[in-house]
Order: sequence, then structure tokens, then C-alpha cells
Amino acid sequence: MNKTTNTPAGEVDSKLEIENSLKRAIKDLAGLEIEPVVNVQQDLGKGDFSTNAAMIAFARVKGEGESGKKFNSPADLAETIIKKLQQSEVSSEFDKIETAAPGFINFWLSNDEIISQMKTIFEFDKTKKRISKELILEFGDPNPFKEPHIGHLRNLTLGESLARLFEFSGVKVIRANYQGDVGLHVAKALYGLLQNQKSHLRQGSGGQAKISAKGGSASGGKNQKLDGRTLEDKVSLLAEAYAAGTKAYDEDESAKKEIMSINKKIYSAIASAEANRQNDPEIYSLWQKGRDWSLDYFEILYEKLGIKYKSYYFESQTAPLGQVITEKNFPKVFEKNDGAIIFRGEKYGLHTRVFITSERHATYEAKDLALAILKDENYPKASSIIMTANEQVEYFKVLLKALEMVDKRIADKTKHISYGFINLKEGKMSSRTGNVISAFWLLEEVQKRIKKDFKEVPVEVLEHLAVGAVKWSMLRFSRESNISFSIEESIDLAGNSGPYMQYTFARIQSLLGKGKNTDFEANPVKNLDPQLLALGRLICQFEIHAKMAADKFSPNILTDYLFKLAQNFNAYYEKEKIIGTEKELEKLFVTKAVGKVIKKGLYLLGISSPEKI
RNA sequence: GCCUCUGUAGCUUAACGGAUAAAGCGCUGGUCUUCGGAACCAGUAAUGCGGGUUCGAUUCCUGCCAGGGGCGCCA
Repeated sequence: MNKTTNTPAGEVDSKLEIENSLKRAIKDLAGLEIEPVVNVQQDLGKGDFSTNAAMIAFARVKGEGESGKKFNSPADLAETIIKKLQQSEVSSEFDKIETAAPGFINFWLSNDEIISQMKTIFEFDKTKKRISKELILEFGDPNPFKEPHIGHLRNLTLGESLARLFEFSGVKVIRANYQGDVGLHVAKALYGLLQNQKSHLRQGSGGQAKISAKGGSASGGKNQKLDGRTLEDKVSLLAEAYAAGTKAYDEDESAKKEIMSINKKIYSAIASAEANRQNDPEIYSLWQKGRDWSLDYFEILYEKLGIKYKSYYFESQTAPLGQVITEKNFPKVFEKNDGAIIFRGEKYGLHTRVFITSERHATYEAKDLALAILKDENYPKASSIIMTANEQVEYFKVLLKALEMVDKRIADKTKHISYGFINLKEGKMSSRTGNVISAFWLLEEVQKRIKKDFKEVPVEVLEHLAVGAVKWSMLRFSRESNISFSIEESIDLAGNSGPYMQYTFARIQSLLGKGKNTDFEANPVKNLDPQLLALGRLICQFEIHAKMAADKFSPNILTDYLFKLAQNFNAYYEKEKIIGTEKELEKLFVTKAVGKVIKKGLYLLGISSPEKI
């Protein structure tokens, strides 16, 4: 009877089955071809699934059914559909199927079905997903020579969570990182470095507030002391140099010329020739050094956040290729204007953009064109998603249009998704570089504040809590919305927060440890009382929410669901004693399932769940 | 100027065209013989303004108002 038990995606299948049966029923009854939509019920008082298909069908047939059958109202049609469904096999999963005004059809899963679906939850770690697709997900994309800040934190957190959500729905994900190691911003930083080289490189920058990237053991982590200086100091040196370079570029005409010349030198150094590098060995080696520092530093952040990239791309690599591709597609796709090679986006209602500057440098756009082609060479079967902040949405429309004209096949499998900015609710909380919050600073600050209240918590756990708090506070908002970030709220341990979830999980583990019998194989659970059943029904919605979160690129669907589940469990916990009661077995069965779902859910968000806090 | 996104309780946010617009924080008042109180319960309060489409609109269209982002040599 339970066809769904052999697949971990139990209720995803129930949903599909209902949709298919509905489709057939509506075709038979009303002679209509429609794609019925079945939703998970938010309000469990109305069943587990619902559909508005009868209302939609009614509007389409205007009451007149197949072979002259008349329907008086959507509710009337709904009733007829239900009768039809009850004759089909879907009905075996449900206790009750009924209509609700003005024409909804609601489905109640049977108790057996709920219990059997809950059992599949215990098998999460054992079941292997069938890989159906391959996807290259580009996220992170920091610019070396700049400091990791709170925006990177949102990008990295969101990207990693999406990667895990995709994996959960059977996609092989290649995490890719594309970094801007050439360009004007680099030239500015190098200019700043050159200006301060003598004083700074020898003596150290002393007196700086220390930001810590400790705990990292990625490439740079183990030998942070190079030249008698920590990696943090080196990176803060870069950040200062960048700030100084930017200022000089804006204010000083000769500095501007100098920076542009540095830019040119780096481009020519990467373009080919050893000879070019020999021309300016000082700048080239400084560039390499700064680039290495910066990349190592970001590695520490990735490790702290639990991210492992598979693939790294650099603009120093895409620039030469981008130039070739752009020129090859002139004049088919691109045209010349004032010595630059441009794409006339206006023809398609988009912006016109420069691909090759009159200085003959590939811009961001030409480089991205090359990147798409490189990715396709490396992973021909994979489709491609690029995630950036939403300031780039219109830019990517232009890019994808140009790509379509250069290579339609690649354009068709490439998609851009974006996320909103972070504004600071508490005003400017400057790290040393100005009006941005450093990623490391924030993580450390959150950790310090948690520690203040909970001195007995061990350091490793403290770090998980801090990362969990920050990640949750970024993921619980919808992806597209600009968020007004509050440090106070991100470290609030109460309410809708990462630590609330982690705490709930730890408490569940403690309960399970105290229980006398948690062997549900030997003592199968057969019945649940109404309160436990209510929790069970919520538990059964896990996979469908995880899948929805993946489909819509929206981890907040999952945070909402998990928080609701934790809330419901905590309310039950307060009301009902679990250990040492008559129904301990049933209660622990549900408790364990809640714990499994929270742990898996947090994992999909990139958040760890310590067993003990 | 053109393009684009956003406007929901005091604040920060949810809501797949659906059912009584959902939470957290705040505030008010409770639980307390703690299976881990980082908890729980109750109360408080909202869709910028005007039209339209729909059986049904926070959601779609349109006008206005307000704010953010973008617009050929940055990334």
C-alpha cells in the first residue's frame, strides 16, 4: 500500500501522484487538459496537501462538463473529482479527501502513511541520491587585494547552501570561484603598495587592530608568518594600499596616469610573454605576492564557512581569451566605436557595453564571455549558474545576449541569479578600511558576544554557534531582498536564530540519550496520539520544502520550515513530559525524527549541529 | 532622462494568484517542583495611494508618490 516508502522523497511523490491522478480525473470529467498544482498545506488544520484545480477547471469549462454534464459550482466539480479520486489508487495514502469553500480539495495523509514516511527520515544518511544532472555553480567571486566583507559572507553562505540543496535533489554540483586578479582595482592596490613599500614592507604596520583568521589551515593557514608578518597584517596592508590607491586615483591626475600604466603592465605581463614580465619584474612580483596573500586569506574564510571549491578561475586567465573571442566575433556580434570594441545592447533594449577598451584591454564583459566558454570546455555536460549581487542583473542580461550571439548553446544553459545588498541597521560599523564590515571581524565579534553569556561553552562549539548565527541571519531572508543587517539581531540567541535551532537540536540529543528505548526497529511504533501526529505531519513536509528551496534558489523556504518545526517541537516539549512516561517510545520516535530533520536541514543551510552545547 | 528592483505591524522580515496576511524583536501580562529557561503561553499592531484584470490580488496590469540599483572604455 505504501508505494512511497521505498523512496526517501516520500511526500514529493505523494504530491506528484495526486497531480497525475487529478489530471486524469479532470480530463475524464470535464474534458480538459490542465496541469493541476498541488501544494503542501501551511495550515495543518486543513490537511497535508491541497489543490485549487477544481476552481481553475470550473472557470475554464464554465460549468459545462464532458458530454453535457453540468457543474453548479467549483465545489460541485470538486466533489465529483473527489469521488473519482477515491476510486483510484492514490486514495490509499489518505484518510480523508474533502472539499473546502470555495472549491479547494484537501488531502489528509493516513496515520500509517505518516509513520512510514517518518521511518524513511531515519535513513537519510544511508540513502544514496541518484545523480541526474550536473551543474557548475559560480559564487563567492571575491576580488583579491580587497578584504573579505559582509557582502562576501552573504554570497558565500547563500552559494554553499544552494550547492547543498541542489545536491540533495540529485544534482552533481561543481563549486566554482572566479576571482578578479587583474583590473583597475588591482592596479590601485599595487600603486598604494609601491608608494608605501619602503616604510611598510620592512617595519610592519604596527598598531593595527588585529583581525583574526585563526583556526584556518588552508593553504595559507599553516605558514602565516612570512617575512616575519602575519597573513592578517599582510592583508590589511593590501586593504590600506587599495584605499590609498583609490583615493590617489580620484584626486591626483599624475597618480591616475601611473595607475593606468601599472594596469597596462599587468595586462601585458599576463597576456603572454616572459619578456613582458622581465620588463617590469618589480611590479609583476609584487602582483604575484599580493595575489597569493589575498587568496590564502580567502581560503581561511572558506574553510571557516565549510566551503570547498572544486574549480578556480581567474581574470588573468580569462582576459587574454576574452580578447581573442571578442575580436573573432567582430563584426558579426561586436562593433567598433572610438577605438573600443562594443556590444550594441540598445538594439535589444539593453545597455551598450564595452568589451575591449581603446587601450586594448579586455573588460569584465569580454572576460565573462571567455569564462563561459572555459567552463563549457571543462564541464561540457554541466549547466551553469552564476550568482552575484543584484547590482549586476542588467549587466548580465547584456552579457547573456552577447553570449547567445557568440554561442547559443552555451548561453542556453547559463543562468544568472542575484541576491540583495546588505545595509547596516546600526549605521557604519567600520572595519579599518572604511565603511564596510570585515567578514572576520563580524564572526569574531559574534563569537565574543556569545562567549560573554556562556562562558562554559567550549571554543569549538562557540565557533559553530557564531558561524551558525551569522549564516542563519543571512539565509532567513529571501534571496532577492536587500537586508538591513543588525549585528544585535544576528547574535540574538532567542527567537528565529541559528543558535535557537542548534540549541533545540542539542536538547533533543540529550533527551534521546536519556530514553530507555530508542530501538524503533525492534519496537515498531504503530500509533501516534493527535499531538505527536501533528508533529509527524510537519516532519513529513521536510523534503518538499528542501526541494522547493532548491527549485526557487531560496534557502529561506527551508529556514522558515525548520523554525516552525522547532517551535512546534519546543511547545510540545514544554507541555508534555517525555522521559519516563507511558508513551515514551512514541514520543522518542517523533523526537528523534525532529532531530534528524533539524540536523539535515541545518546541514543543507551549511550550518553544523553540535550534539552538545 | 531611460532601464530596473523595492514599498507589509513601532523595528527586521515571511507569504508557491488562494482559505483567518505568518514570524522574530519590542512592548504588556503570565509559566518556573528546568526530561537542557538559549524555553514556553497570552495580549498588542500591518499590505504606500488610486484604478483595472480575476470566483479570489501583498502577489498580475496601469497611473501616482517614496526609496535603492544600473546606464560604452571599473569590476
